[in-house]
Amino acid sequence: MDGTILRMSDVKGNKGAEALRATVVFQLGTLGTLAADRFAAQVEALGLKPKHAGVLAALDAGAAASQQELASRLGVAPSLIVALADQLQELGAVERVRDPEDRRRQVLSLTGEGRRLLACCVGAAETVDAELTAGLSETQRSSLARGLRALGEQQLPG
Amino acid sequence: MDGTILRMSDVKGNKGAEALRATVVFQLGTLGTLAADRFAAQVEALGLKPKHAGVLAALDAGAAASQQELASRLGVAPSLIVALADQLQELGAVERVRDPEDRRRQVLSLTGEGRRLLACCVGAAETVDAELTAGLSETQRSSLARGLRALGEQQLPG
DNA sequence: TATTGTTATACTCTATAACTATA
DNA sequence: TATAGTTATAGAGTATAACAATA
Repeated sequence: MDGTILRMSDVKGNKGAEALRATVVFQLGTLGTLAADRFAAQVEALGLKPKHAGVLAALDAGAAASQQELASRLGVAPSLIVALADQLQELGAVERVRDPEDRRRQVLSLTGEGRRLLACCVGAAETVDAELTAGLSETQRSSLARGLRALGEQQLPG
Repeated sequence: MDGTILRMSDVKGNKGAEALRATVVFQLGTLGTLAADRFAAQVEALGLKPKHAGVLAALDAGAAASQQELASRLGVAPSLIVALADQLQELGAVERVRDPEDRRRQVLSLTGEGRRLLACCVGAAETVDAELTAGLSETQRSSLARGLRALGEQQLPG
């Protein structure tokens, strides 16, 4: 966790506390941390952190031109891509190939094992989804899915 | 950011990438980080981090019994409450009073300034809400709000 | 001896800056 | 000289462990 807002047990509060809890940003922040933590726990057994899953998915999506490009696309420092790629390579999930046209560049590509691990990550995410939404009605589940999808299309790059 | 899944530009992907992006846990994780970052930026001018807002709200809600109780209620280490309370005290937002019935306990209480700061945090959250959802239709906005509220009632303590 | 708050320390995550090699 | 990748270093954030005061 990081800049995350603290979650709060109720204690049926005063006005300020209730008003804060009622905001979308509070709910997104707290539930987002909860969800990310559960996903992290699911993929830990694979030797992966959530960001590894992000790299695998980005490569699968064809964002593979170079490590620099991957870094800027994912919004992280190039040095972090190096570390993540090192670890994924050690797991046999990606290969690094020097671009013969510009030997400074390392081109990352998914291996079969990498695709297998990505599929496991998708399975893990779907498992967490099922757990998270188990107590919701079908109507609530679809409200949530539609609301998040709409917001994601607005706010996430792509 | 921390255990957060990486956000991805599209590059109309292969199956794995799309399947991951489609999950509730991925959307919650990425949008939650985005939302928390924006909220943090809003309250920074007040000298606060999101977790300070969490403490203010918890105190406003009456969760004030002791620092230990606050720590367990908020799901963080007691030593973190000490640091957050130190900083809030320095801002004049909370007072520490020894409980006369058990002099080991420090009872935290909101000051007028603390209530004012909490109100500013609520305003900041509402501002971010407005920005985040500005591009959504009224239908989408209410889907999002209802979905998150339902999930929050299920998953957040209280 | 057990518990509250505090302080000291260590660990994780990630960015910035320095360095190497290619261009 | 500029750029891709790498390595070294530093900072933020937070937990764990050691400690002091009180019960």
